[in-house]
Amino acid sequence: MTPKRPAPYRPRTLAPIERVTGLDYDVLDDLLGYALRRAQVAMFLAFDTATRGLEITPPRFTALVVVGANPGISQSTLGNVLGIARSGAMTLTDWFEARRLVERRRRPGDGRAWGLHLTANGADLVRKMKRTVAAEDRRRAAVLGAAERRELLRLLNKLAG
Amino acid sequence: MTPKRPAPYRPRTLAPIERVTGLDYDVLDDLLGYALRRAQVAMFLAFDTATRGLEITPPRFTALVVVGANPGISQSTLGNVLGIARSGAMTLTDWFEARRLVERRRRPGDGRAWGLHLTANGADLVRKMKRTVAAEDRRRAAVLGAAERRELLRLLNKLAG
DNA sequence: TATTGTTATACTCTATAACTATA
DNA sequence: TATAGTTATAGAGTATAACAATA
Repeated sequence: MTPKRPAPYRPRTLAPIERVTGLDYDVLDDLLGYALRRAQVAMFLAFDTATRGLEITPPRFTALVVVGANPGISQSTLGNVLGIARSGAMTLTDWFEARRLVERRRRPGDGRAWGLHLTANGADLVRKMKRTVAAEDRRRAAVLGAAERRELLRLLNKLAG
Repeated sequence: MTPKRPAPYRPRTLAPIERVTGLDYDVLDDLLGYALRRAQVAMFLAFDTATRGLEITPPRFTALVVVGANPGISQSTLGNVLGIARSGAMTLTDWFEARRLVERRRRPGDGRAWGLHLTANGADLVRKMKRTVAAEDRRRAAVLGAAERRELLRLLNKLAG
């Protein structure tokens, strides 16, 4: 009832999923869905290491890479790539624009859609992040041999369709 | 400015991550992290199919299975298994208790911790869900052969540590 | 009529922090 | 002092809905 002090919030700490010894995981150990989740969390930690200090989350990274590789892409298409609603792509684009990473340019043919483009700053950031994220992704997956890594990628893509 | 009507919210629709044809995915195609994310979303759709009509999310499913297989487990341990904070395990347990799926029982030795147990209802639900979720998990992964599925599980577990 | 972007709003999930009771 | 549970609060992320401009 007495007023509490505001809680400072540090959001980007997805805790690793601990494997509790002695616990029975039952059917979970047979589910691809569960194994995927655990592996994804583990690899998120790699991403987090690579982007430490930046405010770049996985969806933001994906968005920047895709805009960089596909200049002029519309917000709606970007939303489809990320699997989020138009309004979310909008919020995301606002966030990039406020930080001068992406800019909206009117499209000649279509007065409705914007074309998204990296700024010079944005291109620079993407170039650096692509290197560090890829390197960290490989480092985290170093428990796998090169052939295993390739095979895992193949199987995941086959599964994702 | 004019007041808007409240938006009814149907949360559990993680959209599939569309593979936009003709788009350049650049470095994303070489990242395990990205491939894992796409595969995980695909498999979440299997989970969603299996639990349609129930209000059971993946963390809730995991929690119920683990409580079922480890009767008397504490809320804190459950939180560790799920990778969430104590307060989250608390909210989760409240949710289960309100629906008579799980009950808290005092532990004889320790006056602080609760022991969690499935109710008869809860045990029934878990029994059914284990079957349907496992079946749907296999159906979704049917693009993979049996050997590929085993290999994928092995690689994922190796990666997750 | 359909699509793009926009604004307003709502809800889930989960974090931090401070507190109480017990060990 | 340390741990389990609890309560209060905050914030990120993303959904739906309604709207305007354009096609």
